[in-house]
Amino acid sequence: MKKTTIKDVASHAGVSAAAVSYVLNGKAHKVSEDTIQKIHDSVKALNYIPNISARGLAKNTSELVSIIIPQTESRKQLMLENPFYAEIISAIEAVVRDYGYHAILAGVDEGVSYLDISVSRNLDGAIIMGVYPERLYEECKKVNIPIVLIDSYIHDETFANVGIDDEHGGYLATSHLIAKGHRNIALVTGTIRRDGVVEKRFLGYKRALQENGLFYHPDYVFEDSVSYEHGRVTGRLIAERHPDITAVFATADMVAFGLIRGIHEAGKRVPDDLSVIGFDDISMAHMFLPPLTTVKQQISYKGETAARLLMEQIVGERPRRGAEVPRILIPLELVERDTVRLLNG
Amino acid sequence: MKKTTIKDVASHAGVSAAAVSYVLNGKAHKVSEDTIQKIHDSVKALNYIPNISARGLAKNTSELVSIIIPQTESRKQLMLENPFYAEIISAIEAVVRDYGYHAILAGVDEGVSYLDISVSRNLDGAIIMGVYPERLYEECKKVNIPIVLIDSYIHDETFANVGIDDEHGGYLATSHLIAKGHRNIALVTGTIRRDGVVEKRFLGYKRALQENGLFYHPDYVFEDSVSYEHGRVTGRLIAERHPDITAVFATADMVAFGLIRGIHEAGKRVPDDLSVIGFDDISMAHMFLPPLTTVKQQISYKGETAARLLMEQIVGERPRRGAEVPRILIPLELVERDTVRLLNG
DNA sequence: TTGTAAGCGTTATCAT
DNA sequence: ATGATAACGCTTACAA
Repeated sequence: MKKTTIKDVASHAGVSAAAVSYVLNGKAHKVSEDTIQKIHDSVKALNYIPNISARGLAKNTSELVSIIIPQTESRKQLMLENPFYAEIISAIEAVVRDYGYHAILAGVDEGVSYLDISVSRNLDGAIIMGVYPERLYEECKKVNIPIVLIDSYIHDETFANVGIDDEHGGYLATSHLIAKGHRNIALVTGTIRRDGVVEKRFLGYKRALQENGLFYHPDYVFEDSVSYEHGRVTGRLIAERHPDITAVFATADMVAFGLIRGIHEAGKRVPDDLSVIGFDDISMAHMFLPPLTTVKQQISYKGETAARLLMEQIVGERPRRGAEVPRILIPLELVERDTVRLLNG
Repeated sequence: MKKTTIKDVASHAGVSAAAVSYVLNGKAHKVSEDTIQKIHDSVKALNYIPNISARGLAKNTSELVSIIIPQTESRKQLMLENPFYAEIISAIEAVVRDYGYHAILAGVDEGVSYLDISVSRNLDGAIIMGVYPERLYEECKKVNIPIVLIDSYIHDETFANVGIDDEHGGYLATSHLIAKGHRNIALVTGTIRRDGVVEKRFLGYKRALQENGLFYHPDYVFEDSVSYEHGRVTGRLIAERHPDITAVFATADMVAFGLIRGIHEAGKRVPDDLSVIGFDDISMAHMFLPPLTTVKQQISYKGETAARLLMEQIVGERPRRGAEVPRILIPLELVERDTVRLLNG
């Protein structure tokens, strides 16, 4: 079936295409009540649906935003298996849809420039999670569309940013352990890269130690990938070879799950023999057994906030010239569950 | 900066826009080697990136496919928190990207017709997961684009379909329990709707019972939502009030996690007091404690298969007229872990 | 208040 | 082999 176009509507209503366009775009101030009515009737009658490509061509828009998330290294898949990203994406998609826009999922392949997809698709905005080679950000500046970064410590006034106070989070977790009487506290984490979120958490860990008069012990930090497997191996290791350690702070819940598993495999128990605290509070954290004590970041809210920020820039009247490039911090909260015990001693 | 268009390239290369278009679309059979070279040079030099909207307008395509997944009822978010969907989407996105297309995430809101977004965006195809009101499928038939359904038992030759043999899966799980010596086996599940996947699993459950000379016991089926909470409540219930039941088959891993939690809360242990088997083998299943015995479906492979099927229909030469509408079944496999015990006696 | 017409960037038809 | 040129469906000056 041939699709109905704006012209069909126009002739059906006995007006010009321009009139139809005006009405449909709220620029009806120049159209009489009468024709407005006729047009609406015709739209209904013909079941007219505007063609976004055509509109985009004329207006240089797409009503599309892209969500960029990291890919797994091995297979080239999106890291949606990490529940953290999945949660945040649902939140983003929901608000984007609310605005009548759509979100495209975009893995950034090694070779191809993000710029390409952005200009070829005429994207109206983008949300970027994770950290990427400098190149990407440079490209982003070139395409002049609103962009909001999630969890980035990039020092750049160009991009809006929503994140959490990771240093504070690390501090919170470690302080909690200390308050429970622990003094030999390990840190299990993904790669600590300069200006990355885990570096900040690491810094918070050290500050908590220091403020409580505890020594920072470099061999208490086990740095590798942020993965279940790393946690598992390290859990076994700690349980078997580090009898002095009584608690461990994992910089991600997934790692904490692995830790607990590894500790069990070594024949010890959580929290009886070893306490574990996580970070993120992904929804699995409260389902896990034992339920995980962790630093809760409001993942959905974070995604929602980022998306709103983006959409406001896109549809907003405000010229967004230089002005305020917001950097929003979502509050953190420690949630106590069953993986940390009180050390009496 | 003004974007470079095909005309810019054309004049830079000293040829017509048509020639450029030919070359860029592989229809170069009518162009001399010489100009081909010149055009490629100009493309490089000017950093030309085609405008997909314009192409779409001319060719009536979009190089876009939509992934439709169910939404949570409460908040109107995508069910990405269900790791099952997250996994499958990563897989789909990867192959779609491989084809140079993009995937848009689409929640289907109550009010709005899916048709709208499909025609307004000129979608080239769609993958639909979950089951929807009949209306949606009718709409899909109207827009004449390739569509592949995942896990649907819709009786309709119009749509390609990839799924699993759910009946067999239910049979597999239940048989395993029986083989381990269990005779009073509960079923904990989401709503059993006609022609839904859980109905099939339920049927498999009954067949296994029957083939082994066991009675089907209606009050052993606990039907509600497919959620952790339902599992948890039911776990408590079974542990406290049904001493006769020794094993339970959960039709989704998430439910199984809840069950195990509930059982623990009732002061019993898995698998010592009660055995639990799940379904899906989401990646969390092997991370859980205790690691979950479950029926594994190859989630990624399923998504990949669906996506390939779709993309082949889209880019394929074959007229896809009536012909073969494939219904692909991904093999199932039981994976034994630690939540089912051998019942001696 | 309404209509005309010129783009927007491609593709495709048809001459040349 | 190559180039005009007319679509494609919509928006938006500009006229009327």
